[in-house]
Amino acid sequence: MKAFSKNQLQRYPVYLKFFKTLLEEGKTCVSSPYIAKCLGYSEEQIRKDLQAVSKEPGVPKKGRDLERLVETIEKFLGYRDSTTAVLVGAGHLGQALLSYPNFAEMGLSIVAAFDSNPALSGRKVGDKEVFPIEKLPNLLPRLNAHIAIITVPAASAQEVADAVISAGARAIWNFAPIHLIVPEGVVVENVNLASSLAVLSHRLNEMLSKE
Amino acid sequence: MKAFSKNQLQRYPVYLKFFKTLLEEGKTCVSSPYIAKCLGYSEEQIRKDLQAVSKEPGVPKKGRDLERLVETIEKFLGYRDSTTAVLVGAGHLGQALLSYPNFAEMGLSIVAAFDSNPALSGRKVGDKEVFPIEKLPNLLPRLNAHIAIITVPAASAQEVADAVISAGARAIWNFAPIHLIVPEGVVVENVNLASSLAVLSHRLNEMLSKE
DNA sequence: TAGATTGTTAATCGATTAACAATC
DNA sequence: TAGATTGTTAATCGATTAACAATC
Repeated sequence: MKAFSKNQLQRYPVYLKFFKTLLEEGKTCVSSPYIAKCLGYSEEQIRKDLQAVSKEPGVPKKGRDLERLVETIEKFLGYRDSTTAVLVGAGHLGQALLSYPNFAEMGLSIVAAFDSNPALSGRKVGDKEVFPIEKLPNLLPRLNAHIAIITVPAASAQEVADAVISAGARAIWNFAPIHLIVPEGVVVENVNLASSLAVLSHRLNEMLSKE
Repeated sequence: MKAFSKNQLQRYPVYLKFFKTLLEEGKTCVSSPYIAKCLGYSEEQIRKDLQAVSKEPGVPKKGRDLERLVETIEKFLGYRDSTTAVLVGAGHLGQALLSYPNFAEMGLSIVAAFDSNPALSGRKVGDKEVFPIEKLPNLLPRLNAHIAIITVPAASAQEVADAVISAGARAIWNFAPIHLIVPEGVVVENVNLASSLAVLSHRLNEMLSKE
């Protein structure tokens, strides 16, 4: 199987959500021109994306079976086996993620949170207990969590990354706005609101200046 | 000025944060090989990125002046003039964004929130008042907000988008996991956690399967 | 059959990388 | 001067788009 580019991987959850909505509306099949119209991607790209994950060919004049597509993409994305994660930094954003109901259906199960603020220790957020950060080295391996979600301020993010890695984490979902340095064998995915906002406001200014 | 690609735009806030940290450490200059080592980008790319926003050339053997770089990038990103935004959907994520202290230094000022849940109306979150959604058509134009931040569930996101657009919003920062259909003259930037997680878990599985 | 949609193969496009001369 | 770093120009790479024959 060839490698999937980042952009391509990011499209699959969008497809999945869309297909589920169509299923709820009672549809059974979907064609790439229709998907293209609704999602703003090109037909050809959609065909390539779906071909890359599905063995069965589509049917000319009809398209593809929605139920099978949903199943295929969910399997591909790993939604059908649960992965365990811990979260470090139970501030506003951390608490929001702890309370986010949709992770479960994505196969992501956050089992514990850690924070350096003693006032938070012992509290429960979204059903998950918040532990003092000191317990991380001991607890993380026992929870068998491969993924660490980092929602601490930028200044302490690298330190937290080092800690979770030496405790055994293999993947970091980093919400702090800095570049983390990690050894080989650890993957990092950044969610950087400042970057996202930069794109939005540049596009907005571009547009407004053209008027 | 040539167009900036999305990837390129996303790098500037990363540079900026990094340069500010260096300034705090007392450094005055920075070279592209050093940036490359710390941020994981290539030297050539960094030079191109910095050249694209800065008129002054770098100095061989030294690099570029940090203070000037910070000023240049902040101006380029619009951090030095404030833009007004409203937020729709004051759930967990919405409240986290309302309480996020860093938007101010990015020139983004969220002036009001809206929610359909009457229990939230009148409450203040992060100093911002939450209004009933019905007041949006009336209030949004008076606040002169160009940007709408959408943090409602997927099922109502399109409806909210239509509402903010007809009330005058020109840019949507969309945190709902669906593709919004908008007329020309409106820009949308999506923050899709499911997409980000898809990249992370695919890379993780790839790595684990190679061991 | 005709027409819509499929999958494949080739062309285009744009971003990143490499090579190298210029300069403090 | 020597060496590090710069900016520019050309080469590479990969993703997206276009073209088109195959098929239900």
